[in-house]
Amino acid sequence: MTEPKTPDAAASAAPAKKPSRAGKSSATIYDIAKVAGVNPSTVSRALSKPGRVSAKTQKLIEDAAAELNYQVNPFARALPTGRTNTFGLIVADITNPTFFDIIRGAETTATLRDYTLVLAESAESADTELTAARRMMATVDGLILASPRMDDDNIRAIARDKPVVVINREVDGVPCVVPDVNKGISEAVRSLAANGHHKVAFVAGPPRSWEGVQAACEWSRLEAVRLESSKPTVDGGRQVARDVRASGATAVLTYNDLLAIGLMQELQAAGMVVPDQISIVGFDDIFGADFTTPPLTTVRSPLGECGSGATTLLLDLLHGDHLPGAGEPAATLRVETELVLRGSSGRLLPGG
Amino acid sequence: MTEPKTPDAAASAAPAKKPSRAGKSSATIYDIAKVAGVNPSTVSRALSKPGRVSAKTQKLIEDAAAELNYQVNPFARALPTGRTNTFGLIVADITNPTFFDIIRGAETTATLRDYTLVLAESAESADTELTAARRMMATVDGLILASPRMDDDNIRAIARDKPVVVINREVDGVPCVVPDVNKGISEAVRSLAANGHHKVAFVAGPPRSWEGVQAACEWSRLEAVRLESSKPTVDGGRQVARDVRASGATAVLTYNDLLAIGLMQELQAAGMVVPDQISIVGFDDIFGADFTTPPLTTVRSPLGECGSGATTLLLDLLHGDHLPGAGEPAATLRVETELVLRGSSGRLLPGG
DNA sequence: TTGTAGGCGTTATCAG
DNA sequence: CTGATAACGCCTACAA
Repeated sequence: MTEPKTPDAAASAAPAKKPSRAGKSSATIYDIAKVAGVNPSTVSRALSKPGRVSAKTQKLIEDAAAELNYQVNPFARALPTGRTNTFGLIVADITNPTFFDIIRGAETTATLRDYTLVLAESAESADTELTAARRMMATVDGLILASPRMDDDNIRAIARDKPVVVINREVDGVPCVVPDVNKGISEAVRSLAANGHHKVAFVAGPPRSWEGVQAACEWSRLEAVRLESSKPTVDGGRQVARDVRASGATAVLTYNDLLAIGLMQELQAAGMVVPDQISIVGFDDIFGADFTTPPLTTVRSPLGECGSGATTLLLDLLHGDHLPGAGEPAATLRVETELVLRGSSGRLLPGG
Repeated sequence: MTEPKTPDAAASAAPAKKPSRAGKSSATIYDIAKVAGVNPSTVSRALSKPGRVSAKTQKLIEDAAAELNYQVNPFARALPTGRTNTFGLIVADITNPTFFDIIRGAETTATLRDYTLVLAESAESADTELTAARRMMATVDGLILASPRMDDDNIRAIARDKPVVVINREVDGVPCVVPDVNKGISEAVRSLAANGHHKVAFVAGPPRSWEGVQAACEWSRLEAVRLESSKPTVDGGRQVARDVRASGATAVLTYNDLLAIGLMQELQAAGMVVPDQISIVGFDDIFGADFTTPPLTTVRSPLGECGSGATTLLLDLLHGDHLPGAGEPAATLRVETELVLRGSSGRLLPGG
């Protein structure tokens, strides 16, 4: 839509510089050395290790740097050191809201620690993912893989070259950040039991904590049945609606919120009333989970924490010069989940 | 997907390689020059310019490169050329679904053209945005600003140093990609008029095409009133519900889908029936716009196209396909919008 | 504490 | 067409 035109439109003028030359871009340590009357190497020291230079010289240099509006050239720095101050984040699907918070958490934490985030998407393909990972290897100090699709061996192979942190999956020998589903699931199951349900269905996407559901149901004396969905998407949820009805369950737990939403839509379209006739509980608490009517009850998974946690882990690995690979067991960080009770679950009505 | 001759096979024979500090060091053009029996500079030529070397030598070099699993070092390359093959994308809010598709469109197009995307978020703050932009300037060949918050002058200043493309806002002198709202809006208004509405409210966020709405309403003989929302969010939508009711309008157009969703929630909570008593039309068709009940009618804005279009524009600028001459007005690319008719708009019921 | 010199991997400029 | 050789901007022993 039309933005208000600024009055000084005519003043705009100068077009972007031709990319052919690096040009007069920014000052170098040589320029600032000249201004400060010292040697370039001294400037280098002053600007990286704030201890190896006299206070007087330090100030001199810092002033000159400020004067010239100096900024390090990350590429020049990367060449001798190999450190790029950059890390890569590869997600399976950028438009899947599950990853939004992960991305944000990672980006925020990275920026805070003066790192740059480069993002790539695997489009749910293991091949694409591997390609992206290989591409990145050259330019990043470390890699975060969110819900990776490639197999464990490939991940470990990559982790042998550069520090890697995996989100949302456990890979032996590689540090991982995974939500601990048990707390949230048992809360969900308890809530359902308290509302008079006797049989719950669990719609699984890729394998996930069926055991947890079973255990929780057993504890609460509920019958549990397991259903499969082809895809962890809204569409997948719609498709599984038949199976859900056939199962005779009065409550459903799904692998993720997208499934739950699709399922709810389909069930409602078929005339069922949620939660009077059937309760639905999702997983993740993605953005938009409360757009539905009724809003979705879901097991919240702190995705943002996963993102920032993974980044912190990675940065610590980098900073601690902790070489990956042999020996030590890779730490896996567990973040807690919890039930978010909204309208899509509740007491079964007598007629149901 | 079997990798042809992985270096691991050979490497596993002698795994005792000294772990150089930067991790695994890949082959350089010197290595491949040695293998191919030519000069490093010839290798460089062969690998960048396809024409400047004899076919025989070319093949020799390419074979050696494949053998050694060579990959250019982007940092070494960036030093003499200034080209980083990277561009930055700054968005106002990563968790705002408006940007998801933009990000994906940009990422996809960039990867296709062998560019790397680095992402930053401004958290809706002009200052943060400016900081992020400055940071990026050092490392990218160009910048995409999606719904920037900083003022035009700052944007133009940045655009003076590196190619910049702006999405979702028009800045004089800078190439922009903006949705052309008129088609979608007039479709929406016509649809409302056809359904018997007489008075529509427009909830504006940041200034956006009130004129378009006015014109379309005039055309369809509808009364139009303009309302303001403090924030373009779900919450903002809730807060504006009062004003909407007070306005006496029977249909509402909102600046974006988030507003529409919040508004609908609040209206429904107050007992109003959508669309029987009031029609709601959003803008953008974000992910999740169809999660609501009824699903949201909205003016679809091809966000993905905006992202890829902006990227293409930027890449073309970079490649000098079209260097903006001093006098030339910066091109602004308009992408069409269209009405997506869903359940939240429709005929007013007699009792309404 | 500070200066000197060499190198990181590529590209670009000259000669040959 | 190809081979030397000098940048590119910064870091880091090694001296002074």
